[in-house]
Amino acid sequence: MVTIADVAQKAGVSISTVSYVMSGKRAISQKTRDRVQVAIADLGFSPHAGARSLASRSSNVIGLQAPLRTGVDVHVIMQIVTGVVTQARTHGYDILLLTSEDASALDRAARGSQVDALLVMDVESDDPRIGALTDLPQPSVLIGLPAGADGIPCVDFDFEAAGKLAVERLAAQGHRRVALIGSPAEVLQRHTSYADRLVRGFLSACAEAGISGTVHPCPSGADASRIVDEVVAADPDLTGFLVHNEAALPYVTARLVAHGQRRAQALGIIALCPDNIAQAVPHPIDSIDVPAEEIGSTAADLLCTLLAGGEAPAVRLLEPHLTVRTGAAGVTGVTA
Amino acid sequence: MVTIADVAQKAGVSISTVSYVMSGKRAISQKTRDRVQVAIADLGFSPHAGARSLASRSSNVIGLQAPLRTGVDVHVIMQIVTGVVTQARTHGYDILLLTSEDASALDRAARGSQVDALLVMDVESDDPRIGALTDLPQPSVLIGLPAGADGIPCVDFDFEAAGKLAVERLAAQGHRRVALIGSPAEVLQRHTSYADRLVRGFLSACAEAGISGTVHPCPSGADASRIVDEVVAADPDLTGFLVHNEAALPYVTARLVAHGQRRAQALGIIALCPDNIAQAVPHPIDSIDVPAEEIGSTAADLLCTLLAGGEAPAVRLLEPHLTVRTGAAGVTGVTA
DNA sequence: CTGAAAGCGCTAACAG
DNA sequence: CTGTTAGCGCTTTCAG
Repeated sequence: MVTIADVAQKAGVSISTVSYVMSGKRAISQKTRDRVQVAIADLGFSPHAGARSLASRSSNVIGLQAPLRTGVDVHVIMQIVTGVVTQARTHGYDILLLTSEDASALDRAARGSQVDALLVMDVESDDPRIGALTDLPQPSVLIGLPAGADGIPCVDFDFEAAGKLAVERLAAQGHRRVALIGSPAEVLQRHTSYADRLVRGFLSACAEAGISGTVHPCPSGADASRIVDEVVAADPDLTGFLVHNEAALPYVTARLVAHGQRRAQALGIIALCPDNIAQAVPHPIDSIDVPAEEIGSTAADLLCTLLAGGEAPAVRLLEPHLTVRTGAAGVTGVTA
Repeated sequence: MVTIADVAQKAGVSISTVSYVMSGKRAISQKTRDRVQVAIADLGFSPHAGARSLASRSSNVIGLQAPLRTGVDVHVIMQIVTGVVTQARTHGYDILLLTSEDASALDRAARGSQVDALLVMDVESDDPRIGALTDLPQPSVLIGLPAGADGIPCVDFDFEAAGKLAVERLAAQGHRRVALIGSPAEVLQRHTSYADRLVRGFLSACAEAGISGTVHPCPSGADASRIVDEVVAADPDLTGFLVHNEAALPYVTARLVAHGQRRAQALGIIALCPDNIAQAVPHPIDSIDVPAEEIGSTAADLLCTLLAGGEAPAVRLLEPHLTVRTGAAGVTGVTA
């Protein structure tokens, strides 16, 4: 293994000079710097991460807790993770991946100084991990917006505003009875932050617009078709739909379009998911993009700002935007 | 921060005794051990990872390169990662997540002693990263089976055998012209290991069975329907299909069933993907499970064996199994 | 069975 | 602008 001492010797300087060339923390003459850099390159030196973290009291690693639970939208998780990793690297941080759901994993990584900071995904409205995080010396950021974040900065897509936006669009199209075809029951039952907020935005906007709104958990896969049948059977006057379940989306839209055709009804369907997923559906439907990668990169940026001693907003919500792919009346069942 | 010295003082023993209690590397009297453990618990001590890695010359971290490229099956990636992380933890290893595709990321992590070993996913048949890996002092394992692994152990699902198995089933059902509806074109173009091997197994088995076999790249999402139409139009006598593209699967099966119905033909359809994906499709179809989580856990196990000084097989392939959900004739178009 | 002490490779004062 | 050196917290000889 090649050490900083090897580099120093080869370059004919002291080891502190090598260290300062690498960190840029003090002025070095051009000549010396060049010689050191040549030596580093020649020897293929990279500093020992452990030694560095011991001496500098920072590891340049961020812990990312990404629980891979049932019912979550795997594309969204994946894109968030990509955003985090990519953005963190631009700030010189690597990512330690924690997948166990419990707070002890966070504790272990933090207490052992393995990480300089923590990023926690898939937060629930009342999440037990928040207490653990506030007890730690390292800063942290949540992806989600729990009830009591307790001073921990939160980053997420504004699902509440997305719910409102969808209802406003559907109401403007003339729909008076609308339904939210949402996440699987497990996700709603554990009060996953985003699911809760979407429901809240959806229902309050319905109340405000004076229209009827109902919420229906929906399993992923083909079982979604059955749910659609049940929902439509229970209330045949439903004409507006907000679908927030990427794995169920193809089945839900296909079934809804079929129902619309049968009744010669113009349906309003809005998908809430990453744009590429919405576009992969055969029928053109309106959609609200979930900018998953941007959520991840924003969270990573915020955490790096914190690590650099900067200030962070308590809450940072990414604004929803509607992409219209259908006419004013929505998906016209008869012509689809 | 609480250090090993704090623990030693509190327990009234020397630092080395505390260290040996933790590592179990030498005999300690029950009395002493108890006192030390109480002190550790009371103080909430966890050893500094950097200090530990500096002194012990090992970090207890495995680097996992999981490139999140376009066209990959995101469920499969996710499940492999889950398997790796979970299994590695049971051996006391954490996972550093690398997502950049290039060899330099591997180099950086390894040269800096950030990781004790490397696990590389999404390997291509002739992958430039293999050279980088063989130059490193740390052991590594590939998930995939490239042409020249150059002594690096490989773990994967046996896609070649899966291709054979599918063809044998279709041939046994009486199908004489079969098609592989495969990964997106990008994946095939970069000669991703698994895609190459599947094609090889599929075509050679067709030759052996004396039946006609063709391979068709397939985009994810609804565009898959168009591909199916083209494939069927180009060869109306096709009756057997192997589908290896989870994101396209619902569209492909729906379209194939529709074609089958129109012609009152009995089609053979076999899906190659994780079982839960195959089951989420409305029509019951035969399937060959891709045991993604097991691929990950097997690879992690193998790497940990290597790290423990054990021997590893050069290649470890997980055997395919067919799950039959249709009758001998396959999906009966007319009754579906 | 336990202690003392020599590093592991690096950073960051301190000294010039 | 550069060098010397005291730790950072732990593991592991070497001694007893």
